[in-house]
Amino acid sequence: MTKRPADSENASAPAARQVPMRDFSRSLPMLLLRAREAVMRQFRPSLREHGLTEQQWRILRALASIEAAEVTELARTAFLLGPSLSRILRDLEARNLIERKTAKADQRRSMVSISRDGVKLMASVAPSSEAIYAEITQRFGARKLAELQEMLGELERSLAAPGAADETTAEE
Amino acid sequence: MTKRPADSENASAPAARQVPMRDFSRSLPMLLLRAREAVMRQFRPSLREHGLTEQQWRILRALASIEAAEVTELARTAFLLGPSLSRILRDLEARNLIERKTAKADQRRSMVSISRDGVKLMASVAPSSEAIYAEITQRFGARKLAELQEMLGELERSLAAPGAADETTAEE
DNA sequence: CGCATTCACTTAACATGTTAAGTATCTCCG
DNA sequence: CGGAGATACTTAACATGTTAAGTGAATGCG
Repeated sequence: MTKRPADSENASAPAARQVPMRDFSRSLPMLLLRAREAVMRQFRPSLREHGLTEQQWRILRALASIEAAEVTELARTAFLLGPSLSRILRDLEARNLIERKTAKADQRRSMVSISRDGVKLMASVAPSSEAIYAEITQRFGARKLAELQEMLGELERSLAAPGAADETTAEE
Repeated sequence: MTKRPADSENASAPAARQVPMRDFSRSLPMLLLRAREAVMRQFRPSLREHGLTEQQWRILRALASIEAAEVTELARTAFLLGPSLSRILRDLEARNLIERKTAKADQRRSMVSISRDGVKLMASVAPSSEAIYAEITQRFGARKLAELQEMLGELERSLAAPGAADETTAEE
């Protein structure tokens, strides 16, 4: 699994490369990507059994926690772009997992809510989902996990909006 | 930016929901996603100016650090799936940023390497890229960044392969 | 040797990410 | 009130993510 054949060829590779650029596999974006993938890899099989993708699950979870929402608000909550959300909502509606109705006061807005079927589906996924989360917590350590979550939040906040300085000393 | 109109409608929403599921926006996958997006948002404009996507940049960086590589090895290094890599390599080759040649010893394998043009392009992007990284380091704090990187690596390792226990105390 | 299996990719097909353009509705100001 | 501009989506178009299937080249074993 770790060894590859044809390694005899490598003996003839040029030497070169003094500065390996500090191993780009340790760069922050790569570490975040890999960490997230490692986490999601735990969840995907269970979601898949229930016919849900990661994004669909995010939407249902978001809806379950906020009752009804406008599409724009839902996009913000589930961290999806409008076009992605638009497509996924179309599919979820066709599967009767959500419901939409145009807002009375503003014909442009549509209110989205989870349907009875959607609630049932969530109920059937939640147990295994929570078990997996618990397993992750146990493997990595609850204390460390909390720390990590805190740092991730801080990182996001420290990189938000302002173009230059940090927000605690923002002059606005 | 924070207030929404039409809130008067919400008064008629059913009460319900005792357990808000601990705000799913604070779940680990979501935090990782948001953090990564916050980071990449810093880099994308610069990459875009040079006509590169995030993935293309990953591939060039990977190639720059390992001279030549088989496609499979490159996929592992740049953390891309085979099909994505296949397509992107096709495009990068058409733009003369990389070169490929079939391995002498094994006709199935193809060796990919960065071209002279590719090296030049990297050289033109690297400065602003490093400046952005430095800016991030400064905003978040070098110390905290190092800690975060360490934790992300640990998280990934702790979730690797084994189906149940953690590897330090694994009973195999 | 011969042929089933494995291997290293590539293609295909479909979902999502991402930017730009389109559509209907609403707001506001003259 | 009426039309310019802003809003809330939706569509379109293209790149990537993701799984499955296809293709051609090595391997292994009888």
